[in-house]
Amino acid sequence: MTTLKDVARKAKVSLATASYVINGSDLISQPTKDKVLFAAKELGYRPNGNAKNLKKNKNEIIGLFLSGFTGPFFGELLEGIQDTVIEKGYEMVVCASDDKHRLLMERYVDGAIILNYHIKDELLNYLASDKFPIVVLDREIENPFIKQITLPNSLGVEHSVNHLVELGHKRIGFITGSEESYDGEMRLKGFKKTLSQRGLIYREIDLIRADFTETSGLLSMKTYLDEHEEYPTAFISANDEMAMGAIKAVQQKGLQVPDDIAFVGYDDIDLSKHFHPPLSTVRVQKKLWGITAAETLFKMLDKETGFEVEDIPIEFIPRSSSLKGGERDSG
Amino acid sequence: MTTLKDVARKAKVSLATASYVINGSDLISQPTKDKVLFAAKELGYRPNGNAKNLKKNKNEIIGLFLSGFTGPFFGELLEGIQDTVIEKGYEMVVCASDDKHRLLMERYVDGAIILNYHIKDELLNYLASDKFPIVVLDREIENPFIKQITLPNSLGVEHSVNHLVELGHKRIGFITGSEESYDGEMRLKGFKKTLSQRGLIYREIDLIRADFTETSGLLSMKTYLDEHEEYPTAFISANDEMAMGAIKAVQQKGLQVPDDIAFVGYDDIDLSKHFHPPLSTVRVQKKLWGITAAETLFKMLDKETGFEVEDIPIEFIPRSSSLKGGERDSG
DNA sequence: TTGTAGGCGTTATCAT
DNA sequence: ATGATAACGCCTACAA
Repeated sequence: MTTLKDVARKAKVSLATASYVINGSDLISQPTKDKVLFAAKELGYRPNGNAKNLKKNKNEIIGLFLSGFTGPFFGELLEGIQDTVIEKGYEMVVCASDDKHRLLMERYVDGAIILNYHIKDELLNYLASDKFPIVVLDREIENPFIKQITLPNSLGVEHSVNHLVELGHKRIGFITGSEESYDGEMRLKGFKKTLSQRGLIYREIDLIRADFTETSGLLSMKTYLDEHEEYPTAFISANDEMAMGAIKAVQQKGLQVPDDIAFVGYDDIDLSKHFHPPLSTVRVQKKLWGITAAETLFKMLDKETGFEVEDIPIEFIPRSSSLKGGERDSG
Repeated sequence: MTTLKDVARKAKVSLATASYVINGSDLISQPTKDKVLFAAKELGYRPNGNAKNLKKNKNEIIGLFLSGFTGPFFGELLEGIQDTVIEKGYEMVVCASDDKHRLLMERYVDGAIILNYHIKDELLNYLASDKFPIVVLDREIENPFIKQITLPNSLGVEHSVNHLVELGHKRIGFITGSEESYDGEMRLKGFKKTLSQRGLIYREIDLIRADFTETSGLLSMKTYLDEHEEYPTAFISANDEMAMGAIKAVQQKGLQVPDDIAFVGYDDIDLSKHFHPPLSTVRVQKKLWGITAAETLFKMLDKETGFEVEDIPIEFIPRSSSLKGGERDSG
């Protein structure tokens, strides 16, 4: 592989001069620059990032560590992070780290954003430092070098429950995914809490565990309907996809939404407003979540201190999947 | 930051010994090993990947370069690549490289898989070499160090067209996304080709450009229906999401699918069989696509030569969105 | 304006 | 079984 030394030799200049040229120093005369650039192109020179970074002691890369690529893949979140990272002149890499977490261990990145339940708190506490800040999106953890940017999940579900209670619902079910999802569990927690606040009881029997996909929502709800005699008059789902699947199952059974069973989702994905019926849901600004996470990480990298992290705003969006005709007209 | 030298000093051994211990050499006595490991833990030692890789002249990381994180994000594809990469003891990073392509330029990865129309053929030709193999998923390119693993797009659409023609359709429309998508354009090309093979004419007016999302399919079809008096009796869509959106638009207009307009999608995403009506489509094994891409890259890294790359299999799946009652019964 | 040389943290060869 | 030491490719004072 061509090194800078080869380029220098070919251009008949010293290594230092070649380095200056490659790095765009303007202490070098134009003829010399041309010679070096020409030689570099001729030889197909590519700088060695490892050597550069070893010297500079930083990579200008931040890493996003996910648990996998299937399932709910947060496109907007990634966009938010990516935009911020690029703006700062950094690069972002996303990895589904296996159990060795090599990329995390061996300082390939200057900071990390974690959304991966496989990575243990213990490891994060070990890694995080002054020089290696971490932002977590999927847990709470006490460490001066780790900041958490979590969604106001409980609050969102509180809105949903209140909405349904005000419409007169007394028995409300909940659809969620695996227990490994922090957001899912927090939403469930908010559900239980608000139910009790409103004087309703939480029934384990009306909790459906799917896996956050539309298909799983459909299948789980189908099973639920087949195996139960009586149903709640409303369901809240931990995300929109499962709500849509569940609604399809209900409709296929010949029941009406929202008249027989009302539904409220979570996230307000693009499709929710076009769904039939349009889905009531909680809008989450995932892109802002990503931006906030990345900006927080950069503040930590810049050794800023004492800053406040703003909550990610949410908004309850009532639509037809929970509002009957009369209710829609009146509010 | 703690270095191996610090560890060695603390353990009162030489740098070399510390290195041996960290790398699990068994030439070292157990007591010495213990001393070093203890010191390393005490100091929170983390190896410096840059230094290691500089020395070893390889990173054992392969990179997947995408054009962005929104839009159709090929979860299965990523899974396929990831599985293969992990099996080989490598890591995978995925990046949406900006215009500087630093990660690609500066040898942060030992090989690359490209699905990013922003990256020019010229750059790939410049980068690819004996030591830096590249697999492209989104173009055709002539270079001994670049292999292409593309989908049999044209063939898939050929099945779809034949299916519709055999059902008696004479005017068939096509829904696709941006021209920047290689797969989309190839599917369109296959559409035009097969139409003419079957003696039908291709009409520009029946080509709908959306952006591969369900929402865009819905909106574009709505516009199409509003702006035209007469419609094709069938549409083929370059992916399932747009087909579903378009079907919703058609249904909202009070028309029947497939009786008034039949639809065929592409990809056979999970949801297609649960859609109402279930969507006729072309099944693509995207995970196998990822596996094939990654395996091909590793063969190139291993300097294997003369191997054949198998085509990714596809299969036409007829469902109700293109089959009327009688047709379903009889076949 | 250009060259010399030391060092970034490792690994690995060669001694001991 | 362990230690010295020379690379790996690059950057950057400091010299010239």
